[in-house]
Amino acid sequence: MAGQKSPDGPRQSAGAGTETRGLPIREFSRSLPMSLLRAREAVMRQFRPSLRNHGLTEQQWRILRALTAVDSIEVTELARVAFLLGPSLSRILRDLEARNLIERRPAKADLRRAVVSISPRGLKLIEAVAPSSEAIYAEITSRYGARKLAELQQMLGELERRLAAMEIADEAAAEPGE
Amino acid sequence: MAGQKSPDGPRQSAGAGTETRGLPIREFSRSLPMSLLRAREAVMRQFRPSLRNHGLTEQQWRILRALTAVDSIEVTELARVAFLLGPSLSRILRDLEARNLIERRPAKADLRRAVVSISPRGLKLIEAVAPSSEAIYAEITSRYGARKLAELQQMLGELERRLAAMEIADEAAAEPGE
DNA sequence: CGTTATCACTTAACATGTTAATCAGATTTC
DNA sequence: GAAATCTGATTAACATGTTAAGTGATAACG
Repeated sequence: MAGQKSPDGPRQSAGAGTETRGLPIREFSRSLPMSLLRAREAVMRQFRPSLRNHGLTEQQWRILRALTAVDSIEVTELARVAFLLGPSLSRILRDLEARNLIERRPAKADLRRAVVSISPRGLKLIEAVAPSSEAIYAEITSRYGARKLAELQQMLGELERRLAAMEIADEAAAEPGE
Repeated sequence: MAGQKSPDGPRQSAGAGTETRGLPIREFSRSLPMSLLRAREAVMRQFRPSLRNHGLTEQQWRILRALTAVDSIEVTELARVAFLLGPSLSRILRDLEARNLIERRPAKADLRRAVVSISPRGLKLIEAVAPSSEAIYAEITSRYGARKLAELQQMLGELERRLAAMEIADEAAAEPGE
């Protein structure tokens, strides 16, 4: 529903049933957060159907995908790599374990920590999904241009780094004595 | 997700408690969806505390912000502008109405449609949040560079447009007879 | 002009995002 | 070495994302 209907010809009035007040609605819809949100949604919209056909959500896929790169990994590290918050990860790991797609066991040296690894069944699932997933990624790269895509990711990484610096400044201002 | 194969610096170890298997974990964490997700999260992390201080979530803010640009707007149009799915919007409008931040009434010509507008109370809230919000945005712009930011948004918009074209191709292939 | 299809939401159901609280295992402190 | 503290993981509670089903109103059709 929130999607794009028409490839947006320049629309004068904001739409049917909309009475304008004076401020342009464009200014808001062109904000950086909105640009990032829409771009990401446009990308994920390509992958979701394929993942869904295999009974996986985007986040479940992220986790299994991350697990294929390692023999085993601690939960905290996995959260960092898959970019998920602890509570989300906890729930998803519970479900993936119930589906026998992953295995989990406590760490020997520290019983608080849990070590996770992908199961043969999970590996098989990943191998079933990967081809279509990579085909989609290749198509995106082709349509947008490999060079341009690399440049975009460079710029996104740079944005991330600059903003990380901002947060440090915040904390320093908030807690000058720590 | 299906990554690109940048022949990058090989990673020694993926981190504490992580046993590597062979595939670099980097390849996955540098996928386009992850880049977009992390960049957006880095941006929103700056805004959330301020919004939270005023009792607003990111989506509630998006809606109120969009409403300040118009006298009134139909729900479907609002969903498009604020980039929210129908069900999410329904819930949020119900809550915002209960808090007297918006007003809603049926459209005269078509009783299915609902017309939404911001209330004086909502307007007051927006005016209270806007300064800090704009200050943050200005700081981001300054840190990243106004020119570079504009370029980034240009590239994001281009990506969006290219992917929209992809979806049309999908639909044509799936339903050739409709 | 009644039947059917379509439309604009709204609800429902499940998965995740987000923050706070909890809880058991490890560290530190005295 | 027991109490206080800290830490990794989970649970709780609420808000949103996502898809499917439901509801009432309108439009299309015969």
